[in-house]
Amino acid sequence: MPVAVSVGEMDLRCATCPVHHHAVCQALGGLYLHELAGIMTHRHFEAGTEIVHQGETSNLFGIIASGVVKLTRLLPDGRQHIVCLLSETDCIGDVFSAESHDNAMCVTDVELCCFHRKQFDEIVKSHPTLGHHLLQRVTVDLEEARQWLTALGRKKAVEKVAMFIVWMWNEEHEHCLHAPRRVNDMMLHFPFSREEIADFLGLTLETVSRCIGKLDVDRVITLLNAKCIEIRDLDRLRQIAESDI
Amino acid sequence: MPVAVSVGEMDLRCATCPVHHHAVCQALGGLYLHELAGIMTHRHFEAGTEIVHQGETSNLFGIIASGVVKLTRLLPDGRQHIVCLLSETDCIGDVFSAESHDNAMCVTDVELCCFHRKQFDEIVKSHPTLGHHLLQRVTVDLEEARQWLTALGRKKAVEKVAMFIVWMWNEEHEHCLHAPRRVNDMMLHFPFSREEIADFLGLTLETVSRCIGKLDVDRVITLLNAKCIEIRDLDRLRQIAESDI
DNA sequence: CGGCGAGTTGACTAGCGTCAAATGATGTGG
DNA sequence: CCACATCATTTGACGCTAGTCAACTCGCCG
Repeated sequence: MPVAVSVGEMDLRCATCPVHHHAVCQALGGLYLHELAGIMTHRHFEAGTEIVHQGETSNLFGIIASGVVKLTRLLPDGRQHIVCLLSETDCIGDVFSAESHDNAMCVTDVELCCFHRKQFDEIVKSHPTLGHHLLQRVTVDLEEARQWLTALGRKKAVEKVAMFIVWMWNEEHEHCLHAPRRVNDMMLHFPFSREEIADFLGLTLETVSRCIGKLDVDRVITLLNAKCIEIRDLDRLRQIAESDI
Repeated sequence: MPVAVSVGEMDLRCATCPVHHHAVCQALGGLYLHELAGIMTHRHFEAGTEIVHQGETSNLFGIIASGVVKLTRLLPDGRQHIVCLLSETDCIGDVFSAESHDNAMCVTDVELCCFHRKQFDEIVKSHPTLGHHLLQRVTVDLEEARQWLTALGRKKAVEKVAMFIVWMWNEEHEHCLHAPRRVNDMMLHFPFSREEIADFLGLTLETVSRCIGKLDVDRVITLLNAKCIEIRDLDRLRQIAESDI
């Protein structure tokens, strides 16, 4: 449901948006941000909600303002896989095709800047810089997908889990949108269940649990509670993640 | 080594190129093709040759005119994975980053249209349509990577192999650059060794061999020789590939 | 306090990897 | 043209990693 705002406010929404300097929309200068704001609607989704359904047509192109979204695929027999985890400044949807390849589900509560696919594409076409930024972002996504491809194809369970923890830690420390946090902060809160981690890494939740347990016993991490760990030895964790002996 | 040609010939190279109507360069009209041809060099690589080395800086941006290229990643302990298989009209290299994430190796002999990364990016920036086409292509690559991600994460060995065969068949029948071939042609010649298929699917060569053997015994395919199969029951092969019971 | 879902732990199993030998394909030199 | 070497592929025997199934614990909330 679109939030009710006055026209004056609407014009400012993109210019005052906390993420716009880091998302693809940074490509548009102040003048053109109005244009974007004009076709944008802000929406809120509760954790667990589905934003887009796999296989259905959807004209949504969204930019995440806050929260975490998982893109999942379901095989006919019920096996599930998470192909991508998205957070603030990431994009949902494909400018080119209306048919969604995957489910988009909210892992946490989500604030989403929503556009109509074609309207957004029009703006992309008329603003090459935006197109260029979009290209850059999809290129990064592709690179990340390939990194996980090698992990799923060739790494052992512990290595995958170590890699996932390192990845989460990097995510936290790259974004730094919220508060400027200390870089030596080794505490890690995460919103994912064991099953979600498993579905992402191509494992079962039991195996994920055992691997986290092993890293805890080996004193690489400390398991504070189910969704909070402290990294005790980041270098070793990285070595394990990289399969570096 | 650049092929020696006269200036007049050079100007025409892109316009007369057999793949240019299907590659990203299709975005450029006749006038601008000269521009592209001006900064392009044609190179030939033998099967087994390395085009780009993982981790090294490379300013190559290439479009494959003919042949098959594999992008591989090597883990510190020697395990290897193929993250992507490329053929005619596909692009090698990343416009944005000079450091290569992966090895690019020739599976067959390869003809490559080579550009300097930055020069190509300049043309992309000045020709939004080209940028748009590039975006479209990277988007497709991303979608394909995610398809393989679910396969590596959640599918069984036979399902992966079936999927690979279906994929090869689709590739053959999509391109159709060479000769317009009969669509009911169920013969499939492929250039990959068992080890390459294994490195792509996250299996071992023995497992790939056994799975192909099983599909042969089950009369879904007929193994004519190591690198040539006939598909006997495409529907069933697709069902197996999709894990559809 | 009891019920519920998430996570952990244990016992057992199956699928795939590992190692090794056999077979087949291809090429080379006498 | 054959003998031989070499490499890719197949096949077999065995072991290990991660999956399966089930019991148990923990934290949370009514």
